[in-house]
Amino acid sequence: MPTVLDVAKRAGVAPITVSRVINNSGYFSQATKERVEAAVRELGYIPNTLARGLRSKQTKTLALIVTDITNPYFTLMARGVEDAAGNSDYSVVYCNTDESEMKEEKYANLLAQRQIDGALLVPSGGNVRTIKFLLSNDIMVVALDRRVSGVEIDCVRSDSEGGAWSLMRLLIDLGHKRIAMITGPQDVSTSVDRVAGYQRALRESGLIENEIVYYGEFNQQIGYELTKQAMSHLPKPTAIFGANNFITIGIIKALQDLKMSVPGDVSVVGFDDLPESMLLSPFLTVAAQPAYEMGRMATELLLMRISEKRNGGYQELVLPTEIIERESIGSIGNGGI
Amino acid sequence: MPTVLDVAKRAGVAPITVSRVINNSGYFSQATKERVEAAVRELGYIPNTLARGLRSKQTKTLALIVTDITNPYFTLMARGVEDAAGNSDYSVVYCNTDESEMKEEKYANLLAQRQIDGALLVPSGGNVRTIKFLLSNDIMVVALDRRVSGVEIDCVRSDSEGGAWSLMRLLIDLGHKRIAMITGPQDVSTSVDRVAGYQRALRESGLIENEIVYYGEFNQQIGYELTKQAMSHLPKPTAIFGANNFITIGIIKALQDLKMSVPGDVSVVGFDDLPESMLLSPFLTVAAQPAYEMGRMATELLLMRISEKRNGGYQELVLPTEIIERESIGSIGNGGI
DNA sequence: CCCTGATATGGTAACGTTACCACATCCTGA
DNA sequence: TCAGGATGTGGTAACGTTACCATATCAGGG
Repeated sequence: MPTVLDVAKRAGVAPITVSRVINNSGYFSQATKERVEAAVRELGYIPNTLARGLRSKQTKTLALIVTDITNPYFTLMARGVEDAAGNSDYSVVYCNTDESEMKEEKYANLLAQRQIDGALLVPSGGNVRTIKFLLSNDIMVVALDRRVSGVEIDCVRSDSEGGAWSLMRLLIDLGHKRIAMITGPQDVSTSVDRVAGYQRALRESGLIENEIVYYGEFNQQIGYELTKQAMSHLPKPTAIFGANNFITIGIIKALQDLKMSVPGDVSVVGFDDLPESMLLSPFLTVAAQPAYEMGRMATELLLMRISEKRNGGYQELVLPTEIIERESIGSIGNGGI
Repeated sequence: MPTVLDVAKRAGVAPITVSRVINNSGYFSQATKERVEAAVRELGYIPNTLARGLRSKQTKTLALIVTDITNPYFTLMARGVEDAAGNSDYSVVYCNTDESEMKEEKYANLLAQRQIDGALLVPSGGNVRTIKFLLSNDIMVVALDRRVSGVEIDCVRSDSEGGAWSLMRLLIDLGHKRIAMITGPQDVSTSVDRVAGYQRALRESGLIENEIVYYGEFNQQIGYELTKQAMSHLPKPTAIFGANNFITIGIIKALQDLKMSVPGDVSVVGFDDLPESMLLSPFLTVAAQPAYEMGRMATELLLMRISEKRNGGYQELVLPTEIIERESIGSIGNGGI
């Protein structure tokens, strides 16, 4: 492997001059530039990022820490992150926490060892330790998808409260009065905010005494189990609201197993849309979050922080959700129970 | 940030001894070990991977280069890679080539700069340049999902030929005689192998003169367009075979738009299953590839190569596909055209 | 004609770690 | 008793790059 030294010899200049040409920093003449570039080409020289990072304290690496990249919502977000990072010659390391704070901390440690420049974090639970740890190791952090309290950092998320409220308005306008909500953990902001939107809509319509909220996890199995539970109490709800894509699919599967038709017997709404490319026949009424855009914007925010080395003046970007009405909801009376 | 030197001073030993304890290499007494570990804890020392890599020529980093992480097949594969890599304290950098050889080469360059130890590559097209480049930069490479010719490397893929043949057997046994196939580019091995399986089944049943193959891209739009094209010729095919998940969804959408029922008017089979967690009602008959397992095995193979620094003795692991029969196929005569 | 600042280039050291070699001690077996 | 291996520790240098400071030339203004 050739090094700057080899290039320097070949071009008849000092190593530092090679460095200047490669990084386009400082002064050098057009003639030297050409000679250096020729030498680089001829030797097939490739700069060593490790040495560069060791000396200059910049690794041009970001981390994306999500709960599960397998969720299409996060996959799309990841694509947004990677595209934005790639535009600035940054690489992205991906980490899956599976909502475990232990894994989150393990990864944070690994990333600190790698001297990454910044992290995009979907915080699992109310854990602020990881964020503080990263910050104390000079790693800039932007919270993604979820709010955090107890630390000052930038945050990019979507309007969970508003999206939930809009979905509820649809159901209430169709005459639904008993609407169950199945959501994730109580210590995750998206879960809390969506419940808040649910409650506001109920309150505004004088239905707050009908509140039925089940807290669980953001996965299909919990959606399935809690739906069966919700449907075992009388009077049965006439509509169910799933707080994310996986929960909502669990709801649908449970209703199928219970031989209840959607929307004939029960209407269903949910958060998160599935990519058009994966669906045979789009069916669910959802509040879709702009996942790609969120990833892209968060990355740009992070890169700006890194390049400006600035603390303070933290921003919170809240993107609107898009309500997509499809066949999974119907007016009450079509077979309410 | 404390360094080995700080730890060494505090523990009253030489830096090299600290290194030995941390890496559990060479000899050291139990007493020194304890003193060093205490110092590490007290100072919150975190080893610097850059310096380590610079000196030891090992970065404990792998790259996963796929065409598009947004495809659930690759997402699941990525999860397998990350889990296997994490077990050995390796990090994974993800890259999306979008089937572009230019992007592939750009990433290869970036990865060489980063001195990564190995790469898992889904080669786009028949491009061997990237692989040779990586190898020449001491980066071990394992081909994933697709065969390559022209270079000797390990390869982990699934049995495309066999899976395609099995799907065809299902259709032929149901009486189908005019079966169209819509597949990806001609220079991608999965595309070629699936066509080979398709052809073998036709040949074995004396139907080879009915061969109808459309080459395109592995995406939904192409699946959609080519289906319309296939259906505009008489006699119309009674069944269509999509060579990957996106193509197959495009097929279904086109048939919906043509007001043709599946499987009433046309039977449909495809490659790749969609994760159960994303589907409301599984419907397609498919050859499912063990994506997670492929990612896991390929990573373990790669890690073994890296640790043994061995060249030669290359392996090709071909995992079987699983045929999952669902409602998208029916016997001919139920409404054939 | 000299001073000043822009332009152009180089020397030296340092980033934090580990490879390599050297040395000292202790134990084992001949 | 001593050779020779196992055990334990340290010194020095090197990995490849860039930060920092120094030096040199040249144009233009006073």
